[in-house]
Amino acid sequence: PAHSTLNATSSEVMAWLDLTFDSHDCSITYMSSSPQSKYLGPSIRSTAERQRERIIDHALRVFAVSGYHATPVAEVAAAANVSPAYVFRLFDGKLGLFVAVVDRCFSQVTDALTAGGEAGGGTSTDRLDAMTAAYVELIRDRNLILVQAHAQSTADVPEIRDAVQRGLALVVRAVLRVSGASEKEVQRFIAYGQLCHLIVQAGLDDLDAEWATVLTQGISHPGAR
Amino acid sequence: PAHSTLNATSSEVMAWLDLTFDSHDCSITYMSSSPQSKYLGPSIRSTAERQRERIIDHALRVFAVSGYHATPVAEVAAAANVSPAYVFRLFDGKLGLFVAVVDRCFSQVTDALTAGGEAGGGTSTDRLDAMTAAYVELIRDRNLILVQAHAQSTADVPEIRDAVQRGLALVVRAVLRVSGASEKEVQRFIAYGQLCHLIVQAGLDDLDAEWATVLTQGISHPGAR
DNA sequence: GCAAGTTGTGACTGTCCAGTCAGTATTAAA
DNA sequence: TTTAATACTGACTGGACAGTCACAACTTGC
Repeated sequence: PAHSTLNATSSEVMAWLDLTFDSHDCSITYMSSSPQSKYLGPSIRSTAERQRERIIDHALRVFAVSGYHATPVAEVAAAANVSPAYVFRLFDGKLGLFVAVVDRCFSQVTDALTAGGEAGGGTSTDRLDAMTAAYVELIRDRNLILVQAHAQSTADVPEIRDAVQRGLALVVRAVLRVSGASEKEVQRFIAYGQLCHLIVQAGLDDLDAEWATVLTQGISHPGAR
Repeated sequence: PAHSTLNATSSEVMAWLDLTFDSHDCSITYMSSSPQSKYLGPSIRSTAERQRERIIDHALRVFAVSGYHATPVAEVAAAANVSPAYVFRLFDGKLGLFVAVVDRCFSQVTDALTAGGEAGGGTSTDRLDAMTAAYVELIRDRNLILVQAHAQSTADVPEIRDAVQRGLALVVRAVLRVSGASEKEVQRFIAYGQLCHLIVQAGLDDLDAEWATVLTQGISHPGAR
């Protein structure tokens, strides 16, 4: 179907709206027909690069459900309103896409933890507690947790294992630095983070058996769901 | 190729040896040509049932590497020296096979923990420590850990999620009962167990960066590898 | 001997999916 | 206006893999 700015089909309009909607810093001015050539400096990012970011966002959500191997690229493409071929054009294969998603995932987690920790109290345990709270808040949106977990269990693929190690290094260093807590405390922090993964993956917060509550004790928010 | 007991090819002999080797309670007498019909009571299990057990054993090792979706049934069949068709005959699809593997995995973990805990000291923390030691010992053979982790991240498949929940119930109840520790302590125990999963999956014990040692602190055995 | 059941397989099929490529539409530069 | 670059897609391919089925071989009961 031909792309005309004036008489576009509804799906094309949706795709366009989608673009302006869920991208982070998408300014409509660039999309408008008025020629503002002055704005085109080195700071402007090509739409390809913006598409990349956009697709990563959608891919994060889609991969969160079924993980790397069980998720066809076509599904990601459909979620982003793009053809599968274009996804392969923008990323170095399915693997490159997934690695990009994992990197994004860990950096988002690190950001959230850092922000939470720096808002915390004066003592190191105060800050670590604040970071714990930030993490618990983070898993409201289960996607980050799920992608992390899926990445871990696909770590037999070298590129993914590298990404996981990169990401873990980022997180651990941030927690050490921001909280100032001891190594043992940080280890404990990560251990309980992994417990969160288990709870989310296995859907334990929907259960009320005694064995399940032993694990979800003080972690899941019963009011949330 | 025809199956003759007298002039068998080497691979057939291997298959036969394999059978007597890695099955748990496989008695050679049943395989021998001497007719001991008296032994055929209700206690004897058909070879099909023994093959099932044998295939589960091999499948455990094979699935441990790449998980459910990335492992073709043919690979399991090859490891067990059996045709893929026969695996499908013995199990209810690939899913049935994997669920059987997961069940076996959790019950083995439970057994090891129970044995370790009962050998432990008099206080509940003593016994919990003993169980921790048993778990650390268990992950020498990474297969159980890896299958557990893979099962968790494939929990979006209902049957697998159920198996994971069954298995977790088994483990948590056993730890509670045998150790007699408080719920908080048991939760901590499981949390550090999940940390072990991360260490094994991401191969952190092969690293000596500071961030990695923060996580492996007191858990991995540096001498082992 | 033969009949019935069990163990096991080769050869196939249908489907799904990663990745490619040639080509079109749109925009920017000259 | 032409030229070049960029954004984007439809239509295809080649391979992998879950699952099936008819059939072979062996065992056991009679």
